[in-house]
Amino acid sequence: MAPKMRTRGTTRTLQSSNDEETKTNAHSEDSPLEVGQAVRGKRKGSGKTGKQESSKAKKSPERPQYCHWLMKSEPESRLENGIDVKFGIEDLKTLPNQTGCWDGVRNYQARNFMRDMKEGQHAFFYHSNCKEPGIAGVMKIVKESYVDHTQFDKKDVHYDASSKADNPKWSMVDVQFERMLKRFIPLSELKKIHLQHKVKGGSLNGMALFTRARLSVQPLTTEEFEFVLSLEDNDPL
DNA sequence: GCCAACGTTGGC
DNA sequence: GCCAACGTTGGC
Repeated sequence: MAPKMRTRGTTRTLQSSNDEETKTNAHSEDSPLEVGQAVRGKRKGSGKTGKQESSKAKKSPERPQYCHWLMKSEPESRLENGIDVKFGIEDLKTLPNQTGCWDGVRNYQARNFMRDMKEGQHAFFYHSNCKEPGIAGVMKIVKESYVDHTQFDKKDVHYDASSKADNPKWSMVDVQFERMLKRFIPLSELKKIHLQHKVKGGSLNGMALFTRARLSVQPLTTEEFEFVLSLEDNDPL
């Protein structure tokens, strides 16, 4: 499974220019994430003392359970630390079984959303940082979150010197190409609709693409997902 | 290439 | 825990 893919997830790690190690991003693991069960104190710091829950402990009944997603990747060549991060939907189609691992996400909120993903759910493949940004197609989650091996690979663009093998920070999922949209839905069109819906109400009123623009892995409500799909059959705005 | 928005870091 | 400085994202 899973050949590797290079995405950028938004994420690009904290490294950037050279890595220095530093870091620890100590906190931050949270985000919306697990509130944990129980009430024990309010979550707040979580107290994570050293034990981490094993990654999975999880699931909190209280955070909204999303079942549709949008994942960004760059379809045009761009060098990052000398490595081309290009990975568009056509690249996904090319992989064996049209399946790849969505590695390289180095942002806690995005990572946490990936950890919420369930096998069989659908995600839009969004083309970012390119001539025409927008939604190109649909993919399916075929493997739930597991350790992103690229965090330990010094030659990888998203290598993270602060992540230790016995307590990996970053996760990824496997995705499989499902289909192209009948027509590419450009960001500009989604934006116009979003603006209208903000005023008069409508499905895309609170779409994360606009309310949390920099998140590379974001949730969509079922209503949002279906609304976007309905645009396929309309003429471009 | 610019730059606004926003996440992260780290001093205090 | 606050918050200023800094770095990244990603549209334009």
